[in-house]
Amino acid sequence: MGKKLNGRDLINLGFPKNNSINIALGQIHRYRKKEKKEAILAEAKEVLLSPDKFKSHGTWGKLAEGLIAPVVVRKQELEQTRAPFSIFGENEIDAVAKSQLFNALKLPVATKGALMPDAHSGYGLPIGGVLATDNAVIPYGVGVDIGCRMSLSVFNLPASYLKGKTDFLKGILSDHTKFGMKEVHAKKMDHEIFSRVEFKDIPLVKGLLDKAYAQLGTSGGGNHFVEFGVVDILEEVPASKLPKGSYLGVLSHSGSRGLGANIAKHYTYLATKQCPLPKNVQHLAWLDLDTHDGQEYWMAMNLAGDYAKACHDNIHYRIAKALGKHVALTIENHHNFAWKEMVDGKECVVHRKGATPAAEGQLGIIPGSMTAPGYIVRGKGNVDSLQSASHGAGRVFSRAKCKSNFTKSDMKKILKTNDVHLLGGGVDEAPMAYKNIETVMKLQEELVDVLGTFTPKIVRMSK
DNA sequence: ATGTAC
Repeated sequence: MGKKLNGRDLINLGFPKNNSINIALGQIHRYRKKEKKEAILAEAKEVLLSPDKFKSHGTWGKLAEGLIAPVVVRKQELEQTRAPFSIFGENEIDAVAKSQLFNALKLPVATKGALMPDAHSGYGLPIGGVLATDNAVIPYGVGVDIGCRMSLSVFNLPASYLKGKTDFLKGILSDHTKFGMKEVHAKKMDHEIFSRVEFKDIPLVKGLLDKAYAQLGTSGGGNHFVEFGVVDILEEVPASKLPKGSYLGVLSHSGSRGLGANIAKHYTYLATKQCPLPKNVQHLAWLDLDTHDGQEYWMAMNLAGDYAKACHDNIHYRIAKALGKHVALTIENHHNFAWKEMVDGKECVVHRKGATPAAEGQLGIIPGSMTAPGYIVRGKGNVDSLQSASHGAGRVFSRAKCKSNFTKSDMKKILKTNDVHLLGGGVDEAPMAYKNIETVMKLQEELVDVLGTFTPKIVRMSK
């Protein structure tokens, strides 16, 4: 219960006075609250003696780096000119989303950018925005829900199965999917991801292990869903044995839950501390990939992405088991993530915040809405879009506007017209909230080929 | 998006 550790304590030990001390204190007070001050100070002494050993340490990494070589925090200014960019479906995109991209293109680390036809304004980088940077990663360029993704399982069962077994399938969704802030599976399942070294090596991530374990195979809230529907395979899908035709499928949309949200929050905090930017672009603060924090974010982000996949795999495993069928074909992709990719002959960090990777031949799934089909797509590797496509139809009405514009009975009516059963869900996710997906697909014909569609029939969302 | 706002 001693006095709270402060900067003076660290300076007295012999640490140089600079911003690294504040960053270390931030880490200690956030994530190591329960530990004794004496124990932390003892560890701090070891850092002073052998900083090399702590170079990639969650609490001390930044201070250790400062001891080995001075770390300079400098105020970053925007460039006068923009990095090159392309906008797909310009007439469908609001002015705010465009100006957000334009600001991002003026970052000194920006090399190239693009807007997808479903783009709309976001926090930092717009949703539907793609940004390439030089050796820097922008936590808000990935977004809060790291590894938010789609996963489609196709079963070798005729689409007519949906009509005959509606109640059975509704029951499967009720029993085997978990939504909202509180629901978790009663029967926990282990997964190899929980033995990943990131859970040992990164203090923040270590503290999130229990939550991640509890939330495996859950979907969360907002626009996340799990739905049964009709898969129409229109063109031969590479590496698939399923002939063209109509099948039963399950499509899921969700991300990395509390694990990713906390990782995003933490590294955004570090980025804004170390990379002060003009106020209007504060959220675009980046981490240099050569620094301790940059490398650590990269590892944590990849873990969150793999965890998001593990959650989808778990959801589909549970559903397939309840259905008593093997999955015949899987199509999946992240749409909130960053990758190291070649851009115009140079390796860059490509951030896709609400954008589907669409390298040549790459398969992906772009959802429509509850009452409009999603599309199974194959990327064309268009370099102007940074090999990307939209991640959906894109919103036209905000959640708040939906609540004032639409009623429950509006929603019931449109669901009934389209023969869609909805479990949970609210007017803020009404089909009318979204752009016409067919228009959006037309605007990205240069980006992807369509191999098939997925039409939702039984949808479950958070209440 | 997230046990919803350092």
